[in-house]
Amino acid sequence: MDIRELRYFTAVYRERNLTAAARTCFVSQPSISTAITNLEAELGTTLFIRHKKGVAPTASAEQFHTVARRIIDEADAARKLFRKPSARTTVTLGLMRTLDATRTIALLKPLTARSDVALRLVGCDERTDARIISKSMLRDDEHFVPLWSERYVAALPPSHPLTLKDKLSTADLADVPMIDRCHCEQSAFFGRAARRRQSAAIAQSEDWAMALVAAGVGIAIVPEGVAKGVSDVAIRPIEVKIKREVGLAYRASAPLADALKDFVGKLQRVRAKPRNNSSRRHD
Amino acid sequence: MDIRELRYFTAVYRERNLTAAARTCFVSQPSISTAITNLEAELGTTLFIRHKKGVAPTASAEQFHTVARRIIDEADAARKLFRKPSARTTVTLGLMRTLDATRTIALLKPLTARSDVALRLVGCDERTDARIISKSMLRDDEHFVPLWSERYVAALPPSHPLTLKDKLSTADLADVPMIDRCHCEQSAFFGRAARRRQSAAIAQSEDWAMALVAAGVGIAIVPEGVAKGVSDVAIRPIEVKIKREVGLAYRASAPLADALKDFVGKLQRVRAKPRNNSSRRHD
DNA sequence: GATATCTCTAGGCACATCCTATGGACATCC
DNA sequence: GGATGTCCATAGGATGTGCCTAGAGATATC
Repeated sequence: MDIRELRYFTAVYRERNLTAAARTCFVSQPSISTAITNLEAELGTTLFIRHKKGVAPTASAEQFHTVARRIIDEADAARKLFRKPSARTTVTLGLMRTLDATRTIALLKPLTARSDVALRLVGCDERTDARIISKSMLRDDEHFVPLWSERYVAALPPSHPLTLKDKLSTADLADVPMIDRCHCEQSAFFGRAARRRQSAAIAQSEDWAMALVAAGVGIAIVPEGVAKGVSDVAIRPIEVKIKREVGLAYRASAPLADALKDFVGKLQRVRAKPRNNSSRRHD
Repeated sequence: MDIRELRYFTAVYRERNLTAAARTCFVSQPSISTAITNLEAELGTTLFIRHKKGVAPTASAEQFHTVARRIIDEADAARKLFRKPSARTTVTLGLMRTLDATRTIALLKPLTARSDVALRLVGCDERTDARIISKSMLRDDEHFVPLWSERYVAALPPSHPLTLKDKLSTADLADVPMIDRCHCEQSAFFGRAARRRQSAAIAQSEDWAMALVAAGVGIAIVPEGVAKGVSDVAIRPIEVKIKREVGLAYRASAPLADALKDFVGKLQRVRAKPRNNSSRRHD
């Protein structure tokens, strides 16, 4: 057991998916696979149930996660013990409001770990060095590095009658109180349907929307990553396939800070699946 | 930075000596050397001042040690999280009373780490599977695996006039109140000289002896390892070179428990310096 | 002057890690 | 129903890192 394996473990725990975890760790999927296998052998317990659509943490994994998390944090802190906060470049990153906090913070690790960078996180409409946004929000002069894509799902109160259905159609949602998310980047899309009726509430943030759902006020259509970690909320797929592609956007014209350039390079190397011409390391 | 490097670091910190640390980690000295160098480069600070007779921890090392220690402990705890205490063999180890606790406990790590072993530590006169003793205490039917050898030194109150001397002769100690350690394995030796005069105190344990020294009651002659960690006690070499060889002793006749056999094997592989015929791994 | 101790460097070997490629098992889509 | 996409596991090959031996250099000790 070493810290590297613990990092891989927490990534898998967070993503519930070996392939996705591999991407956030900037390694290939088999590396994650063998690391988890080794860890399970060493601990003498099963950490994840593999099923066809990702993996599910066992009770052991839950238990192990808290201690793994602590060890990693302490190791990171130890590494920074003697680093002076000298000569830091400020990197301003715009985050769209509907991002999954845990996943995003994990993604930004390579930046926060650098002692020469002071990271500033702001809204995505402000003046930024780069933005993490949905592809639909991309401006003309921006490059886009895809990070992940995620579907929209319906979040409903666990006791709601519609939880009995495996999948929700637009017809199902016709006469049901809905919770609007005023900040949603897809609001133009949802707007059409929503305009036909009164919305039950207009949420100012994702947290707020989820709380309203949990309280039984209504149903919300939210990105999968947002609903995933929330308790007291049932999740059902919706029939209309709406997806968003989340990625890093940066202005093509302006020069990129060194730290950000490294970061983008890292992202591109791993995320861009080489289809015909492989762009590997050392290029 | 990985846990392995942290282990090496704590070993060096404890032993104040790369070579000795290498032995307690069961690796060669260059491995330790490069690990420390790497760690220093990564942290951006000097951890040890190298001088010709070992190394001295810097203030950074003091600081880093507490956090390194915690990370290692947590990692060890994590490893044992899911191990049941099932089917443990009890290994009874006799420790002579004058052992340096920190060093000895570190030495026994390979045994305490095993989930199939319950370690019992007792006095070295009781019925044991093996004993950690001075070579002078070896019985006829016992094998001896040397661990380290250490000199006896004089421990004196910091304000004592004799602290002005770099080295103490027997003459210096002739008319000085001495503290006897009744349990000392060398008592036969010291006895001769001590018998000529009244001793200022007879200490029941090393801790007690050191406390008496610190209190200014008198001077004690103790193994180097005992005096090293104690504050308020000055240490001076003595002119007569008395050494003790500490090692693991086990009865040649009785069969050895598996865990103990592994342990002895490990010790022998590393401690026994190959002089002409090297007995390396995989043998 | 011989010996012992302690650290560092050099060169070589072996294992660990990582990669790509591929296969099997399901879902999903047209 | 076949094509496609997703996801995990395995195999085989490249690479890198850790570890070892050997020996040099420096300094105490006998």
